[in-house]
Amino acid sequence: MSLVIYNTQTRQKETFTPIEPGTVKMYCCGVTVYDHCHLGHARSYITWDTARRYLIWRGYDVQYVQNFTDIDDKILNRAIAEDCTMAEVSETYIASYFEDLRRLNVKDADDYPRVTDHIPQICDLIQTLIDRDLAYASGGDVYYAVQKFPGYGKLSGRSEDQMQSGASGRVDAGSGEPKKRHPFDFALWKAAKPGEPFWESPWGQGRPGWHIECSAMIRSRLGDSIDIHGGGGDLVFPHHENEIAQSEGATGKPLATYWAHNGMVRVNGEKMSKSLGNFTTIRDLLETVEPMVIRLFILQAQYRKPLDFTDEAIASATSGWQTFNDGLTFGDRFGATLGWALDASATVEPLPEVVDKFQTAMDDDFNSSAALAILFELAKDLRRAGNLLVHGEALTTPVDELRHQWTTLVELAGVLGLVATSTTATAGDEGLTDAAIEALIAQRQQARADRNFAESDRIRDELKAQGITLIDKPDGTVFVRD
RNA sequence: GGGAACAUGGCCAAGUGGUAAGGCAGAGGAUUGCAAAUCCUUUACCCCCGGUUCGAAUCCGGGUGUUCCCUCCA
Repeated sequence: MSLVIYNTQTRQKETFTPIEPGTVKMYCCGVTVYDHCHLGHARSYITWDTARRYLIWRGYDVQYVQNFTDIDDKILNRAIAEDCTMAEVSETYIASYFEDLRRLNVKDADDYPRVTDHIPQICDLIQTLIDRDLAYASGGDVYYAVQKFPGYGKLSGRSEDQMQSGASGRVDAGSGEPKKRHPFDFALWKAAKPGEPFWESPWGQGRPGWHIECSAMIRSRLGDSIDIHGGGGDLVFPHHENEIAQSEGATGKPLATYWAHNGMVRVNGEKMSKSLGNFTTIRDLLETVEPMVIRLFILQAQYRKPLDFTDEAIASATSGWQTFNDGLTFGDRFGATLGWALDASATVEPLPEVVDKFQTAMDDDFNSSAALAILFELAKDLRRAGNLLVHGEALTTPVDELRHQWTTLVELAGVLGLVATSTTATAGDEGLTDAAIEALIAQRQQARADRNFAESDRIRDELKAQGITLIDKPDGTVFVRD
């Protein structure tokens, strides 16, 4: 069995073969740090975090790099608006990024290069492009001469005349940028306007254009060619197309073997985006939704397809997560009862046929939706077993089998970054003690014996309101906390 | 106008030639004083029209619809 990945450049799934056997160099375009991350960012980084986790689980040595773009007009505008420096804006939102994405159990990248730390590398790369006659300086700016790069358009699947004919007047209106020789040329370096922050360069004081930083940082941190380049689908053109032009123009080598792009999050049928203003930030969402619910919501869809963000979808994921989490916590809740030596659980082997099915699913372009279907079957089995135990009924699955199921579920869910939500609603936090609950149960039993069902239901509702569910069994009543 | 994709049950969503995974919601039954708790059972000819094939949700052609990109964007 081998892993296949959908390659945007060829528009088909391809067998994954790393440049260097056993090693995967992976880069994902990070955020421009001028605001809090929204659900669209969450989808992107959860998607590539999951791909990364899977590759590691598959035995690859993965080097995962994700940048912070900390030089940009929007950061500058925000700095002006808030009367502070670009660096202060960047620091604020980099901290915000970590806070939010870590809560979603997105593993830290191996490296988080920043544009401000790579000005020399950027200048070197620009100089190389000028030397190769692929770029030209013009009035303090430097532009990439798109027509000089033969492969331009190969990623996004468009040719120059198509872009020309399709530009619908926008491009040749061109009065705005007289320094360009050709309308499609894009800036590698932009001269600083008076009062703007700048860095010194051979072309004068200025700052890098939008696309060049990724080319420079990939080269600096991972080398000329990497295995997987990921990012949001909205970056295919022009950002990634331009990265290819810059990097391959300079090195003559392929920048990435596989170009992988995640689909957009939609709201009411429209893309969630900052410019449309229809975004929900991760931190706002986390006010009311558990992190793992968001992760499950995202992973239940195939990563390349659009994903609609609706209240109903979140509610569905919330219920789904309860089931899933019941499975994940099974061993913690019942292992001792069942006589498992939990500290020795590492010796329990995952079920090979389940592992096999999981791998087959994930090998097919990280099909987390199909993989989850397999895990849900385990989770449901375990949940049922747990319910049977709580209700004092006989198990229908051998205890040893349950233990293997649980081990398998925990391991494979972990590959998807799904981890049990701790059930630390321990007695006495603020709620009732076990003894107090037992006393109420006794009261209710008496009421039931007296056929005073109004009173008995009142007690039941009162406990329910505090997250305690009563379960009537033939030989008495027990309770469980949510 | 140009480029790229997608279209599966009430909702979400797998499945890329051999009689439709999974989640959510719903229904029926069991249990119960009742029950939102629990257990069991259960719900699809895959946008439309042609074509290829012994056989297609799956391949091809033509429609229709939706989205993304072409401007900052995960």
